[in-house]
Amino acid sequence: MDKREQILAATAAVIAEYGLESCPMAKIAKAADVGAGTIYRYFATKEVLIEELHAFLAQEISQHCLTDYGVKLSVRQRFDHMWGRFYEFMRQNNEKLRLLEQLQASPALCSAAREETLRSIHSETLALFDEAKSSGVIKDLPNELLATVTFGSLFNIAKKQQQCPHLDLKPQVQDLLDLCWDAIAKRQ
Amino acid sequence: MDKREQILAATAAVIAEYGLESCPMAKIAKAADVGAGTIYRYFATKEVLIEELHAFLAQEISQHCLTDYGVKLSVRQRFDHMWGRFYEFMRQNNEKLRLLEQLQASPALCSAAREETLRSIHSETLALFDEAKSSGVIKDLPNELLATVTFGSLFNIAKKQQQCPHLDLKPQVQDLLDLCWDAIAKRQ
DNA sequence: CGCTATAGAATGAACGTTCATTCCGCGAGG
DNA sequence: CCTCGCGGAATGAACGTTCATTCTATAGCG
Repeated sequence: MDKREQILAATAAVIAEYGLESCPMAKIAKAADVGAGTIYRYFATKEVLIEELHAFLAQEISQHCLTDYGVKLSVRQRFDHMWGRFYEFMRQNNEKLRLLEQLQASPALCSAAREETLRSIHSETLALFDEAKSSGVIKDLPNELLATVTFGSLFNIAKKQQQCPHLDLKPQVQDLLDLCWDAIAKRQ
Repeated sequence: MDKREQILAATAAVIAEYGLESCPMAKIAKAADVGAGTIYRYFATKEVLIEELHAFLAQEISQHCLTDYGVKLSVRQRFDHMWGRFYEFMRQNNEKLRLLEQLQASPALCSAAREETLRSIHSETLALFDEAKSSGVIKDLPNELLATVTFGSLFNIAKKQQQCPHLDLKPQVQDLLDLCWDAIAKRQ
């Protein structure tokens, strides 16, 4: 069994449950079923461990969102594909949702790293918006802004659903994608 | 001078700068220009201190957003008023933006407390959405969902602007409010 | 045997909290 | 007007705990 991944998985679990504020190495070691010292054979410091976990998670999410992503689809179809996959992923992986929230909020992770977070999905989105703008279907506002709205909306909804299950919000995914699209689309 | 508020302000500053992960009482005491023991004359434990800070911040934001909020205005005008004030507040108070982010993300704060966070602005928004729905101008989706999209969009944009000042995003506030409104409004 | 990988005890720094002490403002007594 | 004595507020050194990291003894393998 790959100890390295075992440790990364345990770190993810502990951070998701207790937050970055209280994820001692001892707890991580126990969760990984590994000696405390062993962690240091794979990661130089706790900081490095967390940075690598961040990179790992970002890679996983990006890859998932871009699976079966075809340029042959229409702009709107590609938008729905990528962001629908993003939302569904967050809904089905509560642990990773909480983990991403923790990592995004941490001032420890340098902002450079955070911008890299979802780089491939991010750059794909920017390209998509450029294309959409050239055919005049979305608003003429900075791409970064439109992307932030899309990401922020879907991420926050997934978070809300997880934090307040009693509210029993069970929207159709398509309704959510329509929300986001309507936000950025030009009104005729 | 009110020591209690002095301590709360110092706590806010330290958390905003270093995050919840590293805000030792010693650092807070130094920032408040107060002995470490003094803090315990006003707050039983660190946990209580942070909870009270949370309540204080929530109160401040809610109050700011609802200033001059008049029921005489149209639905759209009230929407713009409340959420415009919210966005401007976040833009002008970077420290409080970061503080809110930290507090929102903390698993330490019980979810009950977090739901109470912006209760008055929240309940006002829900009422507004009910009114808007009855005249058929916004989508027939759960109010909580529409509120989450609005909050999430504006909060994330303000965060992004603060984190990435080099992107030089300087949108008109009205454009952002239009984004949010278009998301939740029914398309004719 | 050596060599690597491992577990977990050992270590010292840093933490939240406590407590004996100091400080300060003020009313009483001279 | 000064001085003393008092009580609550404030202090920061000290305490026990917990943390990240290092060290050491050992097990497995060629």
